[in-house]
Formats: sequence, C-alpha cells, structure tokens
Amino acid sequence: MPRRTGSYAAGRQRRDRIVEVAAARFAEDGYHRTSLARIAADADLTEGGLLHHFPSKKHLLLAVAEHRIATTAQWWAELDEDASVEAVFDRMAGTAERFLRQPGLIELFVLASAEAADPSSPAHAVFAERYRTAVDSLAAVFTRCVRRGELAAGTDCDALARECVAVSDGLQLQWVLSDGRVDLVAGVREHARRVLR
Amino acid sequence: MPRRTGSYAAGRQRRDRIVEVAAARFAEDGYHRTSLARIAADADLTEGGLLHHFPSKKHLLLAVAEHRIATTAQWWAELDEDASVEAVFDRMAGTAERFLRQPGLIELFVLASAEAADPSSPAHAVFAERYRTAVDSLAAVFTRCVRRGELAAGTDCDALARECVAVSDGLQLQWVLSDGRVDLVAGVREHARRVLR
DNA sequence: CCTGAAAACCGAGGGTACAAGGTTTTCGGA
DNA sequence: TCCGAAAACCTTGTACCCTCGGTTTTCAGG
Repeated sequence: MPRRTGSYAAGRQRRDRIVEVAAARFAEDGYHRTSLARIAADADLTEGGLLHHFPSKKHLLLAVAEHRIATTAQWWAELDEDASVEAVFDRMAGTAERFLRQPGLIELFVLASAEAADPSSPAHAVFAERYRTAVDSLAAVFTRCVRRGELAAGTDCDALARECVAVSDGLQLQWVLSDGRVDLVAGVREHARRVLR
Repeated sequence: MPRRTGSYAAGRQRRDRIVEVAAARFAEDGYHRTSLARIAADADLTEGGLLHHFPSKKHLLLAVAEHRIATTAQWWAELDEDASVEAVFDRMAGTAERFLRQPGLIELFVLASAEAADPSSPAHAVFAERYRTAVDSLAAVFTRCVRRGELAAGTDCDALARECVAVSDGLQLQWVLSDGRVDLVAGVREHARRVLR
C-alpha cells in the first residue's frame, strides 16, 4: 500500500516557525529589505530548504497576510447573527483599532493586496475569494438590518458592503501614506455615521 | 565659468521614450514579469544606460504612475471653482470611467500605491504629497458646497474628502481582485447618492 | 570653432529570488 | 523491526536588479 499524502510533524512545526519569523522581519524591516536567506537563517535552515515550504517570497507574504485575514475573520465570527447595525459598525471600528495595534502589518497587508492584483500571483485567487465572502456575508447582515427597519428600505446592501470594505482598505492606504497621521478609526466611524443618517 | 546643471535634449527625449515603452510593457505583461533589459531594448539602450535615467525599477514605476496622476489632476483642474456637488460627483464617476479605459494601468497604480507605503521608497513622498493635496482641494470644494447649502451644515468636509478618495481606491482594488467584475463606476455613483441624501 | 564640465551611456560584477536535481529524514504499513 | 515512498532539506546554477567604475557625447562660455 502506498502511503497517503500529507505533511510531517516536523514540517508543520517548521512552517509555523517560518511564518512567525517572516512576519516579524517583514513588519520590522519591510518586505523588500528582508531577504529569504535572513528568514531562513532565523528559522535555522537553508534558503533552498525554505523554498521547499514556500515556493516563492510572495507565497510567504501571502501566508503572513492570511494569518491576519484568519484572525480578523474569527473576530467577526464572534458577532451575533442578528446584531444591530450599530453593533456591526462598532465591530468595523474595532477592526480598525485592532489593525493599529500591529502597525507594521498594515503596510504589509496593503502590499499583499496589491501583489494579489496580478492574476498570475498565488495570492490572487485567495484574496479574490476572501473579499467575495467578506462582502457577501456583510451584505447578508445588512439585508437583515433592512428587514428589521434599521436601514432604509431599498438600500443596495451589496453595494453598501463593498463600500464599507473599500473605505476600510482605502483609509488604510492613506494611513500608511500619511505616516500614520490620518485617523483610521475616526474615518471608519464617520462613514458609519453617514450611512446611518 | 562652470556650466549650470540641467539635462540635455537627447536625455529628455530618451526619458519620455522610456516611460512610454515601460508603461506599455507594464500594462501588457505586468510589472514583475517585465525586465529592465527588455524595456532597455525597446528603448534602444543598455540596461546600464536605462538605470542612468531611472536609478531603480521602482523609480520607473513611479514615473509611469505620475503620468496618470498628472493626467487625472489636469482633468480635475478643468472643473469650475464653484461647481455644484452634482458636478463634483459626476467628475468622480467620470474619473473612474477614464481609469477603466486603461485597465492595465489600474493594476499598475494599485501596485505603485502599495510600493509607496514603504517610507523609504522614492514613491512615498510623491504619493503622500499627491494624496494630501487631492484631499485638501476636494475638501475645499465641499466646504463651498456646504456654504451654498448643497451639503448639510456641520459636514466634516475633510473626512468626506478622505472617504471619497478611499472609496475610489478601495473599489479599484476590488475591481482588480474580482477580475473586473465589480462595477467601479456604479460603486462610486452609489456612494455619491448616499452622501447626497 | 575650441574647450571642458556635466550629462549620457556602456560593461563588469555582486546580491538576491528562484529553478532543478540530488540526498537525507520521516513514518505508516508489512 | 524494517522497508520504501513521500516529505524535508541541501547544493548548484540562472536570471534579474542594481552598484560602480570608466568612456563617449552634448553644449554653454570664451
């Protein structure tokens, strides 16, 4: 009988270690100024060995970004199915606050998103899927809010959901470009206030 | 007498040519899949010669991006000082439409913005300045609209301006990630409608 | 029309991301 | 326990970005 495919314990452990040190280095020195050799050294293996687990530097960036995506998704999953609009927008502002607690990751995420723009990038499919589900589930929440009369009847919930995501992403970009001077949380809150009028 | 500094006619001509062929190649094959050697060949000079005019590939990306920024800025400058809110938001939708006429440049611009996130990037200062002036001038337009009663009194015009820019950038990101499926213009229009209520 | 300083350009070399192939280690099944 | 297939890992080689000289060309001032 041929052995079924699957990774080994040592491999999984190593991969976690690599993502950990890569995230730290990326956030500290920046993506482009961090060499694979350095990350490999930090994780106690060769450049070639590193590339066995992550076929390219972009794959590694994607892995780090996915970590943040997963954490954020989990934080949103805690939200009640029938939460009020206020609660939803509160969570949006809360998400922004959480981002600000790891400032280095914001720049990293902006870069990862942009790299994902290239259709041939390994990140493209992942990000496309992530955005689709995020917008869809947020739209579903808004739809329930409309039914309960918390949002005006006739609201285009899909468009609103996309707009909220766009505001979050766009403000994060402005945040990094302004060296952190733009108030991310206030911007999100202001947008929520506008929607709720 | 020492000669005053300044570029030569041949140099300016060559630089324009380089930006031209680089923009075409970047939009066609993508930034990362385009080599400096290829661009140099297209512009009839060596890789080393190319790097004399643009010290790094990022500088070249920045130059291409600046070309779009300048074109957009000029298009906005045509707008009347005391244009109505409707006219302003029309111009926003129009800007999105213009972007869609050069789809390859959208992906390129998303990437350039992300690269500018790195404070040590040559693009950082340029983009920071550009965003600052764009937001400021848009906020000034909104302020006049408030005075004329076209926008509700007490509107935070700075925040609104930043939000509009964020929506535009965020939707462009979603556009590339969705392979052009997200309707950029409709999204901008929907946001405008929401603001005007 | 010279002159010379700066701009324009070239060529060699280094560092990094990555591809290809070979070697060692893991670990389920006999 | 031992076998062997797959995972884990390393070594070598390549393409590309970019640095650093040196060389050629431009073009204002005398």
